[in-house]
Amino acid sequence: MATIAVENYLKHALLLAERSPDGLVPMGELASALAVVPGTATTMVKALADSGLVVHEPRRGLRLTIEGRRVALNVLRKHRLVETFLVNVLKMDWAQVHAEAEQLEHAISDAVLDRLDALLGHPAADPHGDPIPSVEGTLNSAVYATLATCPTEVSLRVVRVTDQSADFLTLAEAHGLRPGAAALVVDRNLPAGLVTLRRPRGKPFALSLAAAGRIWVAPAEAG
Amino acid sequence: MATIAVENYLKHALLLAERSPDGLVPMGELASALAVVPGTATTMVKALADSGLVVHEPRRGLRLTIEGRRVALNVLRKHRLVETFLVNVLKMDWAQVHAEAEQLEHAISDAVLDRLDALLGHPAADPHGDPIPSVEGTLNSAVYATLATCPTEVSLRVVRVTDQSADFLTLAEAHGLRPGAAALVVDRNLPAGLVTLRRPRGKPFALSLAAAGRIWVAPAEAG
DNA sequence: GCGTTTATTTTGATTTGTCAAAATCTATCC
DNA sequence: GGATAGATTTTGACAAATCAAAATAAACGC
Repeated sequence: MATIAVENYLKHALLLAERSPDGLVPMGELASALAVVPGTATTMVKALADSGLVVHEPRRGLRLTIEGRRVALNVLRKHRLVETFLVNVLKMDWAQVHAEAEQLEHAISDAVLDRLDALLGHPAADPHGDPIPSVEGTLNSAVYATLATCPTEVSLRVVRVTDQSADFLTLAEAHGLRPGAAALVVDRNLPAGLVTLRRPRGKPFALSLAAAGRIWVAPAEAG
Repeated sequence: MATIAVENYLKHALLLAERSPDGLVPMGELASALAVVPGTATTMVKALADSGLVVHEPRRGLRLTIEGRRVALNVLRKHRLVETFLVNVLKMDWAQVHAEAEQLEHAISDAVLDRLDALLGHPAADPHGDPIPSVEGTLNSAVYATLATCPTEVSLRVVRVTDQSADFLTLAEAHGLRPGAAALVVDRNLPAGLVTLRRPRGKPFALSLAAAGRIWVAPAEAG
C-alpha cells in the first residue's frame, strides 16, 4: 500500500496535471502544493518514478503514469466522498470538511468507500461542486465559465467553488454562493477588479475579480 | 498531536492496564500486543515517559499517567464509535470492522467524533459489547461472568464478545452469539475442555472452554 | 546459594520523509 | 555570446520508528 505521503504527492500531482495542458507538472508547483521545500519533492518524485507511479523528466517536471493516476483518483474519490458525507450526513460546516477529509482520505478502505458511496446515493460532485471520480477511474473535468468571465445580466447557477480555504468558503456561504444557488452578474469593472452580483431577492454585492474567478457557473436553465 | 504510533502504544497500554490488578503493564506484553520486538517497545516507552504520557519502571513495566490515560481513552472512544458506525449505519460485517477502525481511529477529529456520537444516539457499547469511553473519560469496566464460568441451566444474555479476530467473530455470529442474544449453558465438561450451549429454538452446540471464556454474559433478566 | 532460564535493555543499523544550503542547469536579456 | 536570474538537483544532516543481536538484570529451581 502507498504511504500517506505517497498518496498526497500523487493526489496533488493529479490536481496540478488537470490544470496543465500537457499534463507536465513542474517540481516547484508540486513542492508548494505540498508545503515542502523543492529538494524534498525532487527526492520523493525520484522514488515515485522508481515505483512506476510517475515519470520524472529532469529539470522539467513529472507526469503521472496510468498506475499513478489510478492511485491518485482513488484518493481523490475518497476525499470528495468523505467531504460529501461530512456535510450531507453529519451536517458539518462545508468550510471545515476539507481539512477533515485530508486525514480521512488516507484511512478509509475501499470497502468502506463503497458503502459510503451507496449511502450517499452515488453523488457526482462534492459539496463544493468538485466532481467525484467514478470507481472506474474517470473524472469529469468539464470546464465552466466563472463569475469573472461569464456574460453579465444573464441568470446563472453556481456549479462549483474551487477554493478549499475555510475563510473563502465562509465568505461564499455568507453570500449564498453554494453549488446550485442562482445568481446574476450585474456589472464587471475590470479596472477596479470588481464584480457586482445579485442573488434572487437579495441586495447587490461586490466580489474581487480573483474571488469571482474561483466560482464556476452555468446558464440557469442548463441541467 | 500524538503520532499514530504514540496513539497505538497508549491504546494498547490502556487495554492491558485494565486487565492488570495494579495497572502495571510488562514491556513484553505491550510489545506483543503491538507486534513489535521488545527493544522497540523499550525505546518508545522511554520516549513516552519523556513526554509525560507514561511512567517507566525499569525492568518492571510501565504505567499510564493521567494524561496518557486521557489520550488513550480518546483513541479507544474513536475506535469503538467508528466500529459502531460501520456496523449500524454502513451495515458492515462485525468481523471486519475492527481492522477498519484501527486505521480510522487515528484520522478522525474530535469534531467529527462528536457528530458521529450524536448520530448514533450516544451508544454505551460497540457492536462487540465493548464499552465506549465517555467524553469525560470514564470507562465502564464492569466485570461479567463468561460462558466458561457462569452457572449452567440458567437463562443468559450475551453482553460482550472480547475477541477482535475476524475468524472468531464469524464463528460467534454463525451461532448467533452477538451482544443481546439469549443463550443457556447446557453442560460444562472441564476435563474435555468443552462447553455445550443452546439458543432459543436452536440445537445444542459445543464451544471450547477458551472460546467460551471470551463471551461475557449476564443473567437474562438483568438490565 | 549458584547456575540457568526468561524478560528487558542496549547498541548499531535501516527506512522514510524531511530541511538547509550549496551546486548545477536553463532560459533569457541585452 | 556571456552574465544573470530562476528553477531544480545534490549533498549532508536529522527525527521517528523500527529490527537484529548482544548485554544485562531478575527470578526460579533445586
